[in-house]
Amino acid sequence: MKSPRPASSARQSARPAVGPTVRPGSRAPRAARKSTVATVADVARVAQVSSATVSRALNQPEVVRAELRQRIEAAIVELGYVPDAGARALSTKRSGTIGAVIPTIDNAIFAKGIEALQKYLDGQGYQLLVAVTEYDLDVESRQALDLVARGVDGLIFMGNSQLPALAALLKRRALPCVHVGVPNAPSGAPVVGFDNQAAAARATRFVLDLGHREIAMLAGITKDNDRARARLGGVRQALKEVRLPLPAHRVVEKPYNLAAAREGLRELLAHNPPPTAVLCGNDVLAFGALMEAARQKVNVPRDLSIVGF
Amino acid sequence: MKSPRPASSARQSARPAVGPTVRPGSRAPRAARKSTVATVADVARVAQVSSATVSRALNQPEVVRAELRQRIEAAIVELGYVPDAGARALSTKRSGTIGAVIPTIDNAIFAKGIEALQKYLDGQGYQLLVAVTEYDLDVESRQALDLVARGVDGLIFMGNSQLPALAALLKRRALPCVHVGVPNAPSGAPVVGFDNQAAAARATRFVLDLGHREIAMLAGITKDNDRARARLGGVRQALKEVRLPLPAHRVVEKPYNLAAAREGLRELLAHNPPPTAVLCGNDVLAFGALMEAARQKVNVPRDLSIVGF
DNA sequence: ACGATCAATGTAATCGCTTACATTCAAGCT
DNA sequence: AGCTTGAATGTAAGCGATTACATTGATCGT
Repeated sequence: MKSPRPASSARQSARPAVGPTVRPGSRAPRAARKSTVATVADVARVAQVSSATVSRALNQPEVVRAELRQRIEAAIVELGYVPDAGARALSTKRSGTIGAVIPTIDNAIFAKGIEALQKYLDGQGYQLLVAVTEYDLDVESRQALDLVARGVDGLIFMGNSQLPALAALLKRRALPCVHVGVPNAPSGAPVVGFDNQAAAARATRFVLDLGHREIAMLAGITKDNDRARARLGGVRQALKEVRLPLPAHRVVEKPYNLAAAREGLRELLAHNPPPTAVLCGNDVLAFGALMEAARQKVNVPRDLSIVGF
Repeated sequence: MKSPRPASSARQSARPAVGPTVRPGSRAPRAARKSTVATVADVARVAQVSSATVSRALNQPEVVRAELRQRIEAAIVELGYVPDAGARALSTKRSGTIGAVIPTIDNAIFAKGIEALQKYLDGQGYQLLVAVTEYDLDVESRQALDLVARGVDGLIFMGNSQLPALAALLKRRALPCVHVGVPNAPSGAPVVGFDNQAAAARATRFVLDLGHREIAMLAGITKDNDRARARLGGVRQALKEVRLPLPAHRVVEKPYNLAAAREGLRELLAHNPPPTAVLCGNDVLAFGALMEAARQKVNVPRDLSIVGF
């Protein structure tokens, strides 16, 4: 090929689409692997009806005579027929599937949430497909794409910081999305959540009202996590309102696991003066902090207040 | 239709399959919904190549000239093309998907296991589909069927007490299965696990060796759960070996959650004489038991030994 | 120079299922 | 009796992607 664009249809018209060409020798059917898996056609044959009727018996039983329905039912059992979801989706443009993209499954909050969601969707005749991102936006994009490829009819995200490319794709395909844990979503998508920043600010003011002045934050990793970011922002905001500083050594970001949380508290306590109150980015961090405090014989709440989220 | 079986092909031959029938008027293409989602054909058109080349560029890039590959790549980006996994599976008979059927996701053991598994499979180019059964064999069958319908290339089960119908289907389709947490599987399928009964028996002997005689078991719900059953069996076996009885009031079955576990321990302690050692069906039960013991000011391990699994 | 060989593309059949239309047949009307 | 109408089935055209074969040039060997 010389030029990249040799007249729009040059390639196509190289040979007339339909022409006097000799018809190539008869094709042998593709690998006649008499697969052991039954299809609609098999069921139809056994039940002595057409494939259309089988399909109808499956999807709109009312329109098929009872007698046929029984024959079909019997054939299905006999053959161990299982409809191919992919083919069905291909044909109907609906997969009966919803995808959920979450940071991790190893956190009671998410685990319980997913289980509840799955149970609900099950009742609605939908199947839930779960993808885990491990708090990485790139992974999130990949996983979401995978779900789209799989034909999900809708998507559920934690937060709303999807990469632009992904967001564009979702919009293009007009895929229904729900964003969880945030107060608002891009392009007005539905949301289940609350204002993380406002909530964090409120918790901070509460601590301030208790008289604390040496306040620290044990936050989640804010990169790639808009919720964690918003919570840290909330703390900053509340402190700013009362003109209190939040020096760098009073902020530690740690992943959401107990070991990291304990390490985080150690770091916060290492500086003088030590904080009298620590706001934690989530419950795991708070629990880890409690453990570390206990280990260090720091009396909570006498010497130190710990706030979860 | 009069008779259910009017000569094998009566219906079929009512009209000759191919005949002099008038060709029905030309068909209008099905609802010309100029859908906004791009297909291989669209990409092919934009890139000025055939659909086959697009497919090849995606699956065996080496065989496509670099120039075309770039044109195709560009077209893909321009159109926001996402290959349809269902169609691909239909065509190739492979879905690149593995299904895991587990009792619950809300248990650190399973959550961590699933996450690790997913990460591993991801590396192998497979996607993991998770289904939750809530320790119910019927649900397990349904979910597994769903996964099969979705075309999974393999299945992972907890335990090996699948319902006969399901087992038959799996065998029929020759679907690769792995059973986890059990020492052996039906039809010699691969297994990742150990002998629950032997392990439980061993733990029991250990407790016996410590001198305990008043032994109780806080088991999981054995119905529909072969692992729980095996563990209880192991305890029974070990006690039997030393001719110790395991009266009904020394066995309590509870679901795997803290509240139930605490209730279980309360029940066990309610009878006289109270057990001096309690074997628990899993860690959740053991932890719950510890909590309840603490609450009741029962000193562990002085007054009561608690063994997890 | 000419057929053989090879690499790169194109053509079109197929996968299993749904569904728009066509076809049949019996019941209902006038 | 002749038509209309409608319920129950059948026929066959897609859905989107893969891939066996065919086709086309170009490169090689003798």
